[in-house]
Amino acid sequence: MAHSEIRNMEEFAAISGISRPTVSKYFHDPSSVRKSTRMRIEAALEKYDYRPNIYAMNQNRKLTKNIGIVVPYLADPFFGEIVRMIEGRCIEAGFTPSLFSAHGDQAHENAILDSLRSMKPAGVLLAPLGRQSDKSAIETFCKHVPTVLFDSNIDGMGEAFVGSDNHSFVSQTVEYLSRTGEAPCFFEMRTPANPNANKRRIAYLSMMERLGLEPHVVKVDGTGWGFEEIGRRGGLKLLSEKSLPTNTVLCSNDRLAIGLLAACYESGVRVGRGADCALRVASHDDHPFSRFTCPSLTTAAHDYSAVSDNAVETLFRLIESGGRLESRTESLFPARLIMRDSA
Amino acid sequence: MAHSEIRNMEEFAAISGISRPTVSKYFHDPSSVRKSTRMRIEAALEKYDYRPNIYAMNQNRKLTKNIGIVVPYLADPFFGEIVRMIEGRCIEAGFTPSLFSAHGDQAHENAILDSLRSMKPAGVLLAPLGRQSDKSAIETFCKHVPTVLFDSNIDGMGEAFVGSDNHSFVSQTVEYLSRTGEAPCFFEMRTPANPNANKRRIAYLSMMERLGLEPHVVKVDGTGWGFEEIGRRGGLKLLSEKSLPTNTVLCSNDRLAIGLLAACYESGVRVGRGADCALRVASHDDHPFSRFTCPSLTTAAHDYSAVSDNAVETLFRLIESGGRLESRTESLFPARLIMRDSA
DNA sequence: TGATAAAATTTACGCGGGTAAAAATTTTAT
DNA sequence: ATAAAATTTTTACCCGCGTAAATTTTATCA
Repeated sequence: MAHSEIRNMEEFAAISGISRPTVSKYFHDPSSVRKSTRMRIEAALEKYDYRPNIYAMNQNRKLTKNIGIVVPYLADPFFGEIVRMIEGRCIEAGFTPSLFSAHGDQAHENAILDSLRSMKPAGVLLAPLGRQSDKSAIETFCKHVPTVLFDSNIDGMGEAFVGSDNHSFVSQTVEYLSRTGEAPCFFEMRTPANPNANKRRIAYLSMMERLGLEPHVVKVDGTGWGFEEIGRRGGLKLLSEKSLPTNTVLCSNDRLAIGLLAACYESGVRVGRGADCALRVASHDDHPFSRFTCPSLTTAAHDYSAVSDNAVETLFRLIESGGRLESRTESLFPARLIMRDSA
Repeated sequence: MAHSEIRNMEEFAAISGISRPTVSKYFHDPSSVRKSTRMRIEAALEKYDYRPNIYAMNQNRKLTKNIGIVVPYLADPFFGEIVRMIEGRCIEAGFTPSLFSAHGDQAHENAILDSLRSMKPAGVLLAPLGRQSDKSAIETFCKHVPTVLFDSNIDGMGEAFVGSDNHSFVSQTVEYLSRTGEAPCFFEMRTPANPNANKRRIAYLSMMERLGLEPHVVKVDGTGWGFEEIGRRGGLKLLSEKSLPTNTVLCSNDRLAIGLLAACYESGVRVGRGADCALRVASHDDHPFSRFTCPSLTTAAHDYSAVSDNAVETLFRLIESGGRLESRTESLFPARLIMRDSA
C-alpha cells in the first residue's frame, strides 16, 4: 500500500514481473491480456499504488478517452441535473468527462472550445449558449472535434442534435389549459437567449390556430441569463398595468414562470385553478425548483434521462464510427405534462 | 488561417523563424521573450493556428498550470455561483480550472480525488461533501496535492480553510428576529450533511442564551441533498400537527426554507411580517432563488465574492510557497442581513 | 565605440509511455 | 504429441515538448 516508490511503467512492469508493453496493453484494455497475467498485474496494483501518467498516455494517442461536456449556464440547476446524468454514463463507459460552463458569456464559450480542442477529446457534448453563441467558432470547432449538440440546436452544426420536442411541450400545455379554462397567452422574453424559445412560440401560435383560438404573445424586456428577475419585473409591470390579455399565462420556460409567480405574489394576485384565483400560470421544463414554487408549477417536463442517455449514446456511436455520421440526425423527445397547483 | 499543417513546435518554430526553445519559453510566459520576437511569434500564430500539445507540455512539468475545483453538489445554484467566480479568478491568473461535482456521492468524491491526483494540478479548491466525505481519502489527497478547503470545513485537512462565519450569520438573524417579534425556533435536518449546519445550531443556542431567550430546535427527517423536499415534508408535518413552538422559524439554510415556504403555502399559512401573517420565516445563505420565493426570503447572505477571492488568493499563496503553508489558517467572512418579506 | 548585460540559438538529453516487428513462449485444437 | 493460434517478451524507435549548458547574437549604456 505504502510502497509508492514506483515512478513509471517500466518500474511497475519489473515489479509485477510482466513486460512493459504488456502492462501498457493492460491499461488500455484489461481484457486484452490473458487472465493469468491480468491477475498478476492487478495483484501488483494492490501492493503499489501506481497509475500511469495521463499526460504521457495522451500525448501520442490521437484520440484520448476524454469527453468534453459544455453547458451554457451552470448556475441553472436544470443543467446541473443533466450534467449529473451525462457524467454518470460517460464514466460507466470508461471515459473521463470534463465539465465546462460558459456562464452565459460568448467569449467564455469560445475560450472553452479553444482549450477543449487542445485536449483532443474523443468527443464533446455541447449545449451551446444559443443566440449568443459565436456560430463560426462553433462551426470550426465541430469540424475538428466529434461533437453532439444537445438541449439547444444550431442548424447544421455538430454531427447530431439531441433535445426535447418543443412542439410536444407546448401542444400539451396549450391543450390542457384551453380545455380546462380560458386559453393561455404566451409569456416570453423579447429577445430570448435560447432557440427553444422561438420554437415554443411558433408551436404556441400553430396550436392556437389549430384550436381556432386567438393567440396572444406577451413579450417582456430584459437580457442575459437572469430569467427569474426578468419574469418578475415583466410580471410586475403587466399586473400593475392590468395589461394581461387573458387570465391564463403560459410561460416559455419555468425560470420565467418562477419570476412571474413571485410578481403575482407581491402584487397580491392569487394564482391557481381554484375559484378564488385570478390567474393560472403554466410553463415548460420541469425545472428542479418548479415543485417548490407557490403555488407549485404546472409544467411540461423534459425527459431528462432519455435526453441524457440518447445524447451520450449518439456520441458513442459517433466516436466509434470515427467522428463522422452518415447524416446529421435530430432526436427530439416528447414532454410529459406535470399537473400541479398553478394551473 | 487554414495552413494547419503544423504538427509540432519544431515546425512552428521553423516557420516563425525562431528557435524552438525560445518558442517554448514564449508559451510559458509571453513576456519572457523580447518584444520583437514576441511579435514575430504572434504573427505566425495568426497565420497558422498552432497550439502546443498540452499533454506533452504537462508531462515533464512537476507542477502543471491546472487548478482543480471540486464541489459537492452542482445542481445547487449556490455552488454554480461560487464556481463561476472562482473559475474567473483562476483564468485571470493564467491557470486552467477543471471542475468536478461529487453529485452528493462519497464514491464519486473519492473517484474525483483519485483522477485529480493523476492530473498533478498546481492546486485544488475543495468544497467537500462534509459528513458524507471519506475523511481518510481526503486526508491522503491533501498530503499529495496542495489543497484549500472552502465552504465546508473538515478539521485539520487541507492547508487552509476559507468560508463563512456561521456565528455571524446566525447572530444577525436571531438578533433581528427577536428584536422585531417573537424569538425564532431553529429549523434543521436531523442529520445534516454539512458541518455548517452544526455550527449554525450551536450559534443559535448560544445566541439565544445570551439574549436570555428559550431556544427551540426543530429537527426534520430526511437524508440526501434534496433539501427543499425535506423542508417541505417536515413543514407539512409540523403545520398539520400545529407543533411549531413559535410563530417565527429560522431555517438552517435557504434550501430548507424554500421547502418550508412551499409547505406553508400549501397549508394556507400566510408567511411574512404583516398583521395578517401567521408565521415569520428567515434563513441563511442568500441562495440565488431566495429572492423569488413567495414571500421573498429574509436571509443572511454569504459574501460570495469575498469567499471566492480569498479562497483563490490563499491557493495562489499556497502554490507559490511550494505547497505548504506555515500554519493552517481558517478565514471566515461575515454575513450581511438581507431583509425581504418573509420576516 | 567598446564593454557588459540580456536574450536567443545550438545542441543534446530526458520524460513516460505508444507501438511496431520479430522472436520466444504459452495455450488451444487436432 | 504436434501443429496452429494466441500471447508475451525483446528490442527499438517515436511522440512533442521541457530544460540545461555552452555559444552566439543582440541590446544597452557608459
